[in-house]
Amino acid sequence: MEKSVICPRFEKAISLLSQRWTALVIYQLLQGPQRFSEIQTSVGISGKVLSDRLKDLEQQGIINRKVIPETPVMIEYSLTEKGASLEPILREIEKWSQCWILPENVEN
Amino acid sequence: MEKSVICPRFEKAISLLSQRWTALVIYQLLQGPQRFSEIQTSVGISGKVLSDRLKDLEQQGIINRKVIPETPVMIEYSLTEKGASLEPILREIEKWSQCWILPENVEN
DNA sequence: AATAATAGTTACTTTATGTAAGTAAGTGTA
DNA sequence: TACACTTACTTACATAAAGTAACTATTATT
Repeated sequence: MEKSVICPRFEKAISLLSQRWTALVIYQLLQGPQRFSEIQTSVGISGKVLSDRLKDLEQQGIINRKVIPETPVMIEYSLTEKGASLEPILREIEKWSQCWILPENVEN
Repeated sequence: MEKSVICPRFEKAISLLSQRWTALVIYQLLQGPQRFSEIQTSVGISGKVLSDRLKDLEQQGIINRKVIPETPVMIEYSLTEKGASLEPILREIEKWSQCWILPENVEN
């Protein structure tokens, strides 16, 4: 299986957003710049995978990585313009989830 | 890593949409009811994974499965109301991809 | 020197996905 | 009757991605 008929730009966007954790990380950063450990605990992701995702997202121009040379060193991640432009998508997902996901169907 | 602080309904919606292939399958069905093999070739997904996804989506009330007892038997998949209500999300992704994904960055 | 804190990385296990071949049911063909 | 054909899957096996827990580097404090 390989060649699809769907627009490759759309497919690219989908493959970005359907990487596990990616949308949640971006959603979290919509609240403002955050450090590694903050994202990790608020999203509930392992350090290893978060590290991978942040590298990917930085490389794709969706987030910025800023080193704050205090002690201990802190790294602040924030959305770029491209990253912030994903907000409408995430808001639509938020809206949809409020309408269509019943609380009793949410597994914990 | 486990407990996140993000709304569980939103998380559920994200976990649905970030299953690999799921969004593309739904996007494809926005064009109207389609058979297994049509989805398979238009999305470019293996039969095995498509089969898994369709079962999941049916169970979550997002698609309908209709057996057409011709010969050979055909199965028609279509979106339910819940499934169709995902359209605004996919249209936002489509819009975003047109603005922010450069054609030269689309790998083939 | 030992301890602490942040942001990772590494080694290893488990889960998800890909690939290719195989199955079931119904029809048509030799 | 036997065999091939079509659709919609399933199965067995291989590879890739994610989870877990322990470990590292850096700088500072006790």
